[in-house]
Amino acid sequence: MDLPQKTFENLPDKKRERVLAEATLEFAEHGYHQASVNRIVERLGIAKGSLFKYFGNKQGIFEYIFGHAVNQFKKPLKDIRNTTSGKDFFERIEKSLLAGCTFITAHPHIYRIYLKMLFQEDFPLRNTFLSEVRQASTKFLRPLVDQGIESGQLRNDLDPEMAVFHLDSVMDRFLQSYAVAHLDGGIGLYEADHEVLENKARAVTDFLRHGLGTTS
Amino acid sequence: MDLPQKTFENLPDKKRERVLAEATLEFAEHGYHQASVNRIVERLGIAKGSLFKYFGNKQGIFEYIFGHAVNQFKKPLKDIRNTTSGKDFFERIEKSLLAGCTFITAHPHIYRIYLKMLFQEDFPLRNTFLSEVRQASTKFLRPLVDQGIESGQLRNDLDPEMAVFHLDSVMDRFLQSYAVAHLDGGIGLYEADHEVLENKARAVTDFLRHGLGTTS
Amino acid sequence: MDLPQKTFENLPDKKRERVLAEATLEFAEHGYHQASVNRIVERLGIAKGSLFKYFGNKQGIFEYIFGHAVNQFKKPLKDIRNTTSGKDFFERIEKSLLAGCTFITAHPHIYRIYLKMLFQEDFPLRNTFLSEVRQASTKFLRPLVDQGIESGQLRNDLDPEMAVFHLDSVMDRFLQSYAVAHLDGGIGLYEADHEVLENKARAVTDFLRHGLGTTS
Amino acid sequence: MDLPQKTFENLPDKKRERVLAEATLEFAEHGYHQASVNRIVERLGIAKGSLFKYFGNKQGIFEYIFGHAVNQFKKPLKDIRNTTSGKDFFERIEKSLLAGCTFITAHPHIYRIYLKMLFQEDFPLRNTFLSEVRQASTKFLRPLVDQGIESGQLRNDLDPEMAVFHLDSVMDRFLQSYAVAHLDGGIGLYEADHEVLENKARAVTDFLRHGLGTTS
DNA sequence: GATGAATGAGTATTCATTCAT
DNA sequence: TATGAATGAATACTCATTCAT
Repeated sequence: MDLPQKTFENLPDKKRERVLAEATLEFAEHGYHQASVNRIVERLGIAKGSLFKYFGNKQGIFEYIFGHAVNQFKKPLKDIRNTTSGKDFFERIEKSLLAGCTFITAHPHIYRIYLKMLFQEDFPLRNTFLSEVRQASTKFLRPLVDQGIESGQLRNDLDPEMAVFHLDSVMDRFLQSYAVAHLDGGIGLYEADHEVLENKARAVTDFLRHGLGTTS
Repeated sequence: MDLPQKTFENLPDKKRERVLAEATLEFAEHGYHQASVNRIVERLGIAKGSLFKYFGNKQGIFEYIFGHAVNQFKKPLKDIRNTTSGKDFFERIEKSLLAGCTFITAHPHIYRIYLKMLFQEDFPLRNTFLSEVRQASTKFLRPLVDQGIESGQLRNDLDPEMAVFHLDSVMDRFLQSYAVAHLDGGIGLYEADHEVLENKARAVTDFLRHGLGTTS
Repeated sequence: MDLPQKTFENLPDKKRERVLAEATLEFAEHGYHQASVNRIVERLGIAKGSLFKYFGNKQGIFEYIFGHAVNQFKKPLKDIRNTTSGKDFFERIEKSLLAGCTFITAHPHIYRIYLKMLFQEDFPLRNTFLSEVRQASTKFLRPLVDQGIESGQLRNDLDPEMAVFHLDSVMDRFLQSYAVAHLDGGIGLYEADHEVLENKARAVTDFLRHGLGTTS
Repeated sequence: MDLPQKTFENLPDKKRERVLAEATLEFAEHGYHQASVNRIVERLGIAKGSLFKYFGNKQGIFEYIFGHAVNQFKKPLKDIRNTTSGKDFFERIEKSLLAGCTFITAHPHIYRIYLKMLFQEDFPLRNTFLSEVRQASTKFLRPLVDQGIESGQLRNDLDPEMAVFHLDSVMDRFLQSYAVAHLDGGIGLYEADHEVLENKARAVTDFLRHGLGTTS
């Protein structure tokens, strides 16, 4: 009768979205523990009790936000695998990188929370969520690699597991750089404009294809 | 009259080191904001006032600790550049990876703080410190790449800047994986033993050398 | 326009009783202030607003419940006085004790509330209710004592008021022990089975009759 | 190094006593859950943090207060047993009653807390404390009864256990009445002056000795 | 008549920082 | 120099009550 979500789900769309937006922003800016429920309700101009009615407690707020995010995370990966099947291996990787950039641009705060989560061990759901991400990534990359080897686009002496690790590293790091460069506020270490990074996507893929050395 | 540090520097060596060790551990385990001055003095068995005399305030404690750490960070990089000059490019990269692992094993808490710092924007000194790290990294890699191209070990159509970015990404990510797998407590997502990761060092270098593709 | 109770009285019998039962249980378990309207409506599966429509406010709920209880309290006393008139004084006392036990077994929650009320001064209705209880008790015992003296079953040098006080004390305390031993949950300090306590009823009456000393 | 008590024990006597007095009063007036740490510090005019430094948390405050009280509780009982050994059984009982009244007059708030505790099951330490009280009471009364039977002052057909129960009931209830009549604020149900109750002490003892009946 | 979302003053507890001793 | 008691604004969370639907 009183599932915490129910009350929240029944809210007028506009308000519901404002609440989600403010809460997401708070966690994106401050991480979990340093995020303040007080601040959220202050900015929203609603009563403290309301937020707790909606989500039960602080962790509930976070889990609601992040639970939604996870799903949005997985969908693009599937789409890419489906829409690009049969195409060139490295083209698929490049598409994935750009899809990642698109996701980050669409959900910058979610990605910022994800980044904070990476090395802050006391985030709620951290372990379950991060392993989910790793799994999703592996599940996406492994078939690509296998097919790449089969189709002769990748060297057949590759250890597929290592290749997946390498690809994952490079791609993940690429997206981090993209985010750091493009997200407003706070993270900005690199300075870069959009074009430069998209060139990098191509360059990175190119490196993956050809390696750096001449001996190849 | 007195710089805050002065009092601290005059402490008996043993005590000074204990203070640094406990404080470092606290920041490594909890990050900056979640670290508790109370806990530090409790574990040390000294008065709270003393710590504030030594360092002024919480941020002072952190800055002192991390100021020291930065220097320890830079030295190994220089050593590698000097001791391996003239050698094969990819050997130097591999050596660097292993040197990084050595550093992490020797200073796990420092590295853990560094990881936490990466995406938590409100860390004190974050910007200055991280750009210093980036610069150091670039300063180390750029000449390597240039020499590599010059000596014909790297393709001469490489964009050196992109190559540096790629190398940095892969190497950084490799060290993160190493740390995550080997640091006690909390971070462990991957499960891996030592040997496996050293094999990966070679594999990663190998990928960098040969790329993944067959067309090369 | 409507007395708050009106709405409630019009409820279907079954629902009305469920509401009363749940509310009584809540107050029995937690006392007045610690009782939670939230918990009551949760268990009932009705809207919070409804309960407030029925009773006005928290105090209203309590007063309604307890108003009912008082009547149930008084009836058994009258019955005993009527059905045992003319009998032996101490038999009447023993009967009263057992009647008390019967009431407690039939209305354990009401008695639990009464016990909590005894020394918690901020219970609503406390003063009026407790003096009512005292009065009822006195009104019941005083004639018994007077008749007992008259009929020669009690010593004629007794101060009747003191005797009433003594009887009331012993009987009240006996019932407390009974309740504490038999009510489920929480109160249990003494451990006792049913038989033992009924033996005690006889023993207590005996002590009241003969006293403990030998000189008598 | 930081036992909660330490800080508090070092306080100037006057302040320490004020803190204890205010806190005790708060618990006496409101019981445990309804007692407010906010109110205590407000009345004391000290910072909220200070109280928590002293006692750790709310329960710590309560346990400190009540831990002290228990000891004060036990001493008078011992004294009576020692100073009246060999005297007439019923004199000893009467002395105990008056000693109880003295304790209550000296520590009215403690006794008030004890009364609240009796039927409020969620008091911290309730079980341990109440069984301690029961034990102390039994340990005190049982030898008295045994000696009373031996010395021929009590009937030798008494079940000693029942006799202890009866004595305990009557005495406990007598003290409750005394407290209720004499404690300022709140509890007052009976109206009575001091003399009347001391007469009652004698009357109660008399009843215990001779009983109420003529047949004896 | 019934609902249940909104409220906001209330709760206990923490913690970096100050300063008199 | 070292101490550690005092501070008070901050934290997450609760709950009786109201009122528009």
